[in-house]
Amino acid sequence: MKISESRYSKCMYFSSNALARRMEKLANESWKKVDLSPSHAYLLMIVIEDPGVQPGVLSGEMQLTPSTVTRLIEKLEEKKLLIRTTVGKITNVYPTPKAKQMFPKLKECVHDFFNAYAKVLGKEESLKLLKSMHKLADKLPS
Amino acid sequence: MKISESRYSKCMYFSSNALARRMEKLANESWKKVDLSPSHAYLLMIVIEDPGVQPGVLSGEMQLTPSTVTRLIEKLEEKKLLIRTTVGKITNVYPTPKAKQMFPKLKECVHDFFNAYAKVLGKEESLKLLKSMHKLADKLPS
DNA sequence: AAAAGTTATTTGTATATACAAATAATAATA
DNA sequence: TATTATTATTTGTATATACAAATAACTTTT
Repeated sequence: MKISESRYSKCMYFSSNALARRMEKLANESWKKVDLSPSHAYLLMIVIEDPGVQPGVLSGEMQLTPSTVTRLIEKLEEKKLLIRTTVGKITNVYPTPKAKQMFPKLKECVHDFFNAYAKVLGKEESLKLLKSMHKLADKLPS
Repeated sequence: MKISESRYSKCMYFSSNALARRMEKLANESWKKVDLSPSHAYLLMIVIEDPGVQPGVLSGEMQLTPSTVTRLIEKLEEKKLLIRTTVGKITNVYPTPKAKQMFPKLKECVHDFFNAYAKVLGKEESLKLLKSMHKLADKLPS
């Protein structure tokens, strides 16, 4: 069934969640290559680009709560893709060599994913949609 | 931090999920009155409007998997808001009197929520956004 | 310098959701 | 009619996420 045909299509809660779920699914496909969920992959990329970044910063950048970030980090640590060092109340997160090696592949996934949805909606239209989503989201309490 | 300022704001996965989470939070507020999550409330409203509706239909209408629908129904059954009858492989879901009584309140919540985000974005703009979200989502595999 | 407040992070627990497999019933085919 | 395929639903398990409380460290005020 099409989302636009559901009786709740006019509800922003319903539509934004349905869209997000479909996007997530598409993204999962694109990131299968590296055996990571999109969230894990994004966090990892930030850490590779900004070695030593703190969980709090990751939380802001990824728009996820601190506790969720901790959980993501834990999993990536298990996979030997990053490490944490803690001094006082400050934690710094660093990529392992294994993670750094993965970087090109990670970027490939970003690209694959972008192509996947640009093919469906077109670049122009995609950007316009992104813009209006931000316009709304930025006004909502986080 | 604003979503539009995150380094991944140009990613549709990231932005649609971030928007959905904020919307969900706003919606949770609006549905607190009836002590239900938006999904539970929507499912309940469909059942009140279409007594006897089958889980499979609910699944299509709500864009959720059958298993998720089963879980939502279970919870609403616990709350004595609906009941299931099963004949053969067909299950029918019916509202209890308690649920029917709640209907006006449920609709109030829908209204509250609509106002909450229309106030932020404006009616016109909201509808436009909804339309483009559907345009994209309807083209994605469900 | 002690007390009170603030900040950064983690932990315990709960949620909504999905996937894959299991069940069971019905329909189609040989 | 017996077998096979399809359909509807549930169950077991796993996921990403959040909230609230706990820790622990640092900062400000008194």
